Amino acid sequence: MVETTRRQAIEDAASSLFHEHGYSGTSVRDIARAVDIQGASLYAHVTSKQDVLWSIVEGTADRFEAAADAVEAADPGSIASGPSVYLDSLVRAHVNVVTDDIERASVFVHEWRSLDRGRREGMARRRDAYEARFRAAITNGVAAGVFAAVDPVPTAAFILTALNGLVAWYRPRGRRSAHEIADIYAELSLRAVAAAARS
Amino acid sequence: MVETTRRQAIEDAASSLFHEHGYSGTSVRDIARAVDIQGASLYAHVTSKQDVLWSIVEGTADRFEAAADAVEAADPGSIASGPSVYLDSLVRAHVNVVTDDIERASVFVHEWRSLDRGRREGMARRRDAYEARFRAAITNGVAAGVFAAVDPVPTAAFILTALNGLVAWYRPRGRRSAHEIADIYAELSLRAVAAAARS
DNA sequence: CTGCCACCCTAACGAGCGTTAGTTAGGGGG
DNA sequence: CCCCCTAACTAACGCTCGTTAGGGTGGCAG
Repeated sequence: MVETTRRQAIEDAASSLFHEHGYSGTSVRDIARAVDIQGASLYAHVTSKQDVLWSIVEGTADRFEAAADAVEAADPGSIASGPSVYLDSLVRAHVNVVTDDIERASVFVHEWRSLDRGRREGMARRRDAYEARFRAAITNGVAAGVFAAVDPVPTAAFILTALNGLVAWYRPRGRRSAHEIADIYAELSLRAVAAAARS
Repeated sequence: MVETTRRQAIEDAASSLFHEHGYSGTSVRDIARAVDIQGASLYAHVTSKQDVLWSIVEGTADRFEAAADAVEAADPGSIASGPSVYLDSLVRAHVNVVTDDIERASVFVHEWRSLDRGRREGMARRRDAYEARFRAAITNGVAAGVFAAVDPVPTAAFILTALNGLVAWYRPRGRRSAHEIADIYAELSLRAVAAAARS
């Protein structure tokens, strides 16, 4: 993570601190200290603390959506691949976004509640639309008979919260690589919905 | 949740506020207002804000452990029931504790990071020991051949974070009852590790 | 050389923080 | 009747919060 602009360095530092201490547990002066600056000097680069949170959350939401868009674009309607491969791809895409930048992903998952009213509501809608992609993938698989007869709503919630749970324990230099985790999590997710044992 | 003592009412109010705004997002005066009292008057019942958090977190940890102890006590070493029923029971026990009091469960899951150093470290050990029960259940199932050859470490993390994810979306008066959710989550968890399709 | 621009500084604002101290009102037991 | 207990109050402490205002410095473009 080589910073080019000051603004980027600030967001990186804020992501790290928000990840560790939460939004309200982090002061503007904490963020400033992390980039070797006086608290008040931050306001030359940023209009408010809330604005920093918003940048991080929105940017991460964009990355999740872009990753899922790419999955959809690679095989529209999952005609060619079928529901299993499609859900597999969705899960891997999500895991990759999380492991690619856990700090920002963690802020996205936990601190969106600290957004002010309007932004929080908008983000809630985007999160629901994103989750709906998982629900649809499950619904298709059930209809095609390759998934068991599960209720897509709690099932999608189960899988997505498991994936998001990565932010609580994944560490970049941990025992398992991001790639291995994607494999494992995709397999667990798939098996959770599969109608029968896989070869 | 009928309160008998003032102290209990304070912890209930704090659980609700910590659940909604987080520990550092909630002020002592916020808690006091919720029980119709002046901020300073809280200190007649409580030694510090941190002390309130500790009571909530510790009490909830106790309840999780007691529920798992009961599962273990009902069938020591899961001799009679076998690994599938044992893991099923562990999952249901966990879900029941969560749905029985989401606010406290949510505080336990999210706000233990706000504990001061010593208590946080102790709680981290307890959490790991608790998670080890799930790892052991999975290991036994793999050894017995009734579970697929999964790595118990990320698999237990996957399942437990999925169960804890309930605090993000479960609402007592929601579409599905706590009982239904326990059924669904137990089935998803079991299928995620099962070696073959179930009848 | 001049002017601008990015960058950072110090000082200060009013509000709110967790917490302590000292006090008051009401009720039950000796 | 007095005493003490419980439960609440008001006032204030020192500190930190997010944020604003205004000033200074150094380098690059004209």
